[in-house]
Amino acid sequence: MKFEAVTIKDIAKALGLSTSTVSRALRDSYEISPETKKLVLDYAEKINYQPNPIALSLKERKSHSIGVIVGEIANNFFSQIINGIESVAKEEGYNVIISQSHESFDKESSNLQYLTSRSIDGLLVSVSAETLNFNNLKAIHDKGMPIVFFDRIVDEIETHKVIVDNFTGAYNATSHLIEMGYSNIAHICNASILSIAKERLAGYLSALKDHGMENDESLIKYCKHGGMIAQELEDALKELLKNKRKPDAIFASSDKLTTGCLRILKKKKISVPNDIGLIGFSNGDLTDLLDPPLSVVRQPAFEMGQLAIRMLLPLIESKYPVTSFETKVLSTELIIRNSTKHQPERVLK
Amino acid sequence: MKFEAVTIKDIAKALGLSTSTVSRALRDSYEISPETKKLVLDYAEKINYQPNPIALSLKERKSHSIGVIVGEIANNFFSQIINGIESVAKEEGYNVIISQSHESFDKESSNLQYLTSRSIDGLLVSVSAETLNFNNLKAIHDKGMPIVFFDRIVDEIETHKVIVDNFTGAYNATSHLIEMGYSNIAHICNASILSIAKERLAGYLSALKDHGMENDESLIKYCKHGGMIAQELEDALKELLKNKRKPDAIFASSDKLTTGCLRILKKKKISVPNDIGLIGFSNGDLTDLLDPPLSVVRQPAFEMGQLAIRMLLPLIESKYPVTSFETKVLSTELIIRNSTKHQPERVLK
DNA sequence: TTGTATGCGTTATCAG
DNA sequence: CTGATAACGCATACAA
Repeated sequence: MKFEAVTIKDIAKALGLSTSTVSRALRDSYEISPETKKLVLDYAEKINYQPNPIALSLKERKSHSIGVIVGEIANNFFSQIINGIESVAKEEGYNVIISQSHESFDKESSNLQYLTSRSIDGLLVSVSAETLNFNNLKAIHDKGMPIVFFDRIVDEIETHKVIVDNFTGAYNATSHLIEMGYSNIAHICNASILSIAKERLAGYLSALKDHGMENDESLIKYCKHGGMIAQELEDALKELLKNKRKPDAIFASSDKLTTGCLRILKKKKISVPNDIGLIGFSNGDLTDLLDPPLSVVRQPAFEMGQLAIRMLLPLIESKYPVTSFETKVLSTELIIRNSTKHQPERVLK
Repeated sequence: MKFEAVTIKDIAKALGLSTSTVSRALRDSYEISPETKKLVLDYAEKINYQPNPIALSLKERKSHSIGVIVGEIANNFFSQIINGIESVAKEEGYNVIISQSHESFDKESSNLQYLTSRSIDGLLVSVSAETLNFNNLKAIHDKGMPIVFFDRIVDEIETHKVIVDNFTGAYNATSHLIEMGYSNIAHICNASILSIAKERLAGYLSALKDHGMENDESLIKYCKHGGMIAQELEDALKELLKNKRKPDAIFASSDKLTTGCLRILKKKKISVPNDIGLIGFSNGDLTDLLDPPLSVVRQPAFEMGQLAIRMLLPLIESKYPVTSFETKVLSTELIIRNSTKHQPERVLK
């Protein structure tokens, strides 16, 4: 007893009509008499007729599903993005297929391959930290696949993009540390190829400059795996603390890097001054429960997801090639939970 | 310039063959001569032919996708489950469609409706905390849809199930609190209709009994929205603290409830003794960073996801109705990060 | 107003 | 060994 769906044919047979009449009645076509319409509609309702979306897809050459590539769903930033995407997708009758790169270029490529072979109508992408080149994405885009980038965008591909104001977010975060009295502020960031890494670095540098502090290259560390590999981050921190100019605060440039630093500091994996400052980009749901209170830069992830899909749908549905693209920039929010330096009793031990 | 896929027809035309020959060559049929095969394969490779999965689905009456219903992906327990599911799905050529109930019965029902209308081949379900009845699920199951339940199972529906040993997990958690010296241990749990709530309650009660402590109904509070509504949990805690027998420790029975309690205690939303104990079921990724250290019961979520889909696939692929079902039980892990009572300096303030 | 025929991309059946 | 044809479920151009 397999799951057997009822088809238009079944209805037609039962009612002594042709399939086309039934089809038209169901689509409320003007050419069908009210009586026939009612007859069909009632019967369809009664036997719980559901159109077969696969047949529809084949006919319309549209799958009504869109692919999403993110780093990891087990990351609040991305899960909130996905929630935003889904909220719109559902309204518009689209189906969302999520795939995770786990910050690996290989996985990203194979997911890309998988998604396109699953005949999706469009793609929402946040590239992985490890992504070396954008040839795959470019090839797919050139073939006519609508793509919208969010968060980690690709400059080389001309399409819609949604980002947050990374520059200002980083600027504010760094300024906050400076205003708290820290003077040797290290910056731990993602792979330098990533758009977000570049922009946040620029914000950090600009804040230093505006506060009359000099930039020290040795205080900047890149994690090209985006903190997915714990050792990488640990090494970066170790190096920082061995540096001749020793940092008294850290600005971490992503969710993963922020919590990674926290974990390493907390577990005393490396010896670190008691009163080191830490601020980071993070959408984690438990950051408000940490001791010492962790100040964070939050991104409007849900809105970003909504915006991304709202920009994608017109690309999918437009009959003509779209030639004009825009980049939406959302504001971040600096959540300050720690505004005084040197509170020994609340400090990371 | 829309995304135009190349079809078998294109290959056939280009090579002067029939579509059936091409199809057979691509499937490496024995009836095709090696030369033709090579010709076709090479050309297909060259123009990057990808079979259209939608056409295949229509033909095979199989979508190669499975639906998953969880509470929220922004919950580490569920995102780890999903990772487990996806790891197997990908290997087996299945596509995963995730939908979130957000612990609402209505959303769960509409998702169920949506998923089945998207012609999925099978369903993995963890029912929402708010679920009142299982009529929808039952109806779908009765129509022949393969379903495997995980975590929050439905006893009334006869199929495969995967759970953790909730009884032992709760028993160990409660015992840990008792051994730390707490004597008035409250239990905050999910809607009493949920399988996990019942089993964890039983473990809690059994631990009390085995340690010669008497059960006090007034120390048990149910949150029927599973902690999704903050007020509900706050009210439960307030009531507990007004209770004549005042709790000195809390055993929270889910991820959401554990972090919910933490948040309320930490934010001093209600006045609470300094040295109140807390332990809970949780797979949160930041629990190891909290102060005071939070002991938790961890569930093997990834394995649970893998197991669930591994049990589902045979149901989907079997040609005959399956009549014998089993329930797999996985062990939880008690992670103790707090083994002494009364540490004023590390206590929730 | 309703019915018939065709095609979406693929494979299976049957002929050749 | 290869080709023509039908079918999966649906929508639609065309015929009646």
